[in-house]
Amino acid sequence: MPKKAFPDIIKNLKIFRGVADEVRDAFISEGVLVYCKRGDNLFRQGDPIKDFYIVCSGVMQLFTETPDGRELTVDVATAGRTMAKSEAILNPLRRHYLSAKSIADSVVLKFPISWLKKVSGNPIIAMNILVAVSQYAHMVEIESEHKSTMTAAQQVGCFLQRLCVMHGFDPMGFELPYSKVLIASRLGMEPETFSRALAKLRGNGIEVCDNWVAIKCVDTVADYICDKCSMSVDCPTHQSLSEKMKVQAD
Amino acid sequence: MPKKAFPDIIKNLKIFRGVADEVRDAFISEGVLVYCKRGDNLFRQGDPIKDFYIVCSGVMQLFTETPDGRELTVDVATAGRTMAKSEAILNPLRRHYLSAKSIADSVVLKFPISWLKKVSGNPIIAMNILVAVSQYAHMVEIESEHKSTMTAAQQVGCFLQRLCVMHGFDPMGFELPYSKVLIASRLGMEPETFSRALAKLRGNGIEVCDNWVAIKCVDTVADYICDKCSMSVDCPTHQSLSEKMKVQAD
DNA sequence: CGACACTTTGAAGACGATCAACGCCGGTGG
DNA sequence: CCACCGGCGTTGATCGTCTTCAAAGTGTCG
Repeated sequence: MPKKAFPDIIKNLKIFRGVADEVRDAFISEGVLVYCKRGDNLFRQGDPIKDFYIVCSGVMQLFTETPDGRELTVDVATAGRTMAKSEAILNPLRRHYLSAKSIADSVVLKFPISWLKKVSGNPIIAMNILVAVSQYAHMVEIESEHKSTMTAAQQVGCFLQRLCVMHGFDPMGFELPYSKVLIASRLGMEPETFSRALAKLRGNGIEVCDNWVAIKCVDTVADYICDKCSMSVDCPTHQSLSEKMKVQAD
Repeated sequence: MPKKAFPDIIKNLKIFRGVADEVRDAFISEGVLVYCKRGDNLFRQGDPIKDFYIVCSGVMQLFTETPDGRELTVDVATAGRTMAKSEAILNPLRRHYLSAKSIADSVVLKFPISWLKKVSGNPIIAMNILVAVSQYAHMVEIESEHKSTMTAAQQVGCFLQRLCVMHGFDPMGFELPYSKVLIASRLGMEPETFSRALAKLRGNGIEVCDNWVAIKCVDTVADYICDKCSMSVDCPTHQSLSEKMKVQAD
């Protein structure tokens, strides 16, 4: 793979933060590009763990299946997301506990887990991975908290804010990056509940029309949503959003 | 602190697995013993993160508070549990996002975060910490899944199994290690719901009478609970419990 | 003995899941 | 070109589960 082919989204990955460009590029160049058509399964729950992945483009659904046939979306991975990181760390000789399905045509970089072992020999990268896993754990914790303390509408509102910040969208108006059914599933709710939740957000600072979302007023949103969250004003998403909208107002 | 004072529960900590005894003991000896009375707060959400902790005895409640006054138990830490590990890793210069309160009189080992930095310079310990954080992240993910797919009774049943394995109790009969309100809070449900859930477990393989619990039949429990979980038969708790009860039956 | 936390039970209410129906759209095939 | 289909998205009605409120019994500790 030629060096110039690395998109910025890969070069700026958090796990390479603070690492010299040459070292980073040498590591990345060991990856193999995989092209997934819509509907393809990259790996399935129960498969032996052989590789570690980074999404270059497209949308991947990470989900689990229960014996009684339920499908549960754990996360949606877009460009720049790593996949199977903690699985590979946790059980290098075991099996995936998640399945990964391509929702849109996607491109994925694939690395053998021996690569992950080698890369984490670099103390900076090892620390970056540890931080990334810790952050992920905290996010899951917070979302779990939300399930106990927030209504569906509040959870959706929180998620829309994160979506906006995570993808660098303009808060005053952006398009949903993937379908509403998928978002609903990601949030562990039914599409009907999600649809009704969007209606409730009108008048609470967030306007939604078809796939277009606008975060009208961060303060109204904070009253309606962030007051119910233990992170509240310390939430990096909320802070980032507030700053962004203050700059726009100037 | 004299060496002979280290209880086994500290010596056998997962983060020291594979580390030479002398190295481990040298590290541990830098800890300071803290005695917490029932009701004491070891640290509070928002406090600057200065230390990392290991519980030696007693029960600590780890919880968050929301601006609108709700208290949510994130976890209950008993002997051998580390506290503020990922917080210290994540934001060495930031603030606790959890509070820790002593539920029973407790003894805690305290280490400055500089210690954690030093210790994680040891590659074996660094990897152990990474594995521990990954495992924790996975557990939180699974519990989050349970909130979406399981009834209160099923969640309680799953938790009782984990309690039994985690503490090395006899499945055929053990005492709850802390109060029912605390367990309920830990599971994100109301005490009333918890109480009613226990009633439903009768006839599904788990008997509860006051604080006494007996896991009568793992297969019945598996049908009632584990079939609804994506881990199912791969669940380490379920496997460990099955094994234990098979040995007893012989 | 009285205060208080814990636990259980009953009854009412709120919320989300489920079932059903419909409009919409893009793709397929006759 | 149109008919048909399947997936998506919305809305209404109903149902089950958990929360909430209320009340009472239990136990512990000062």
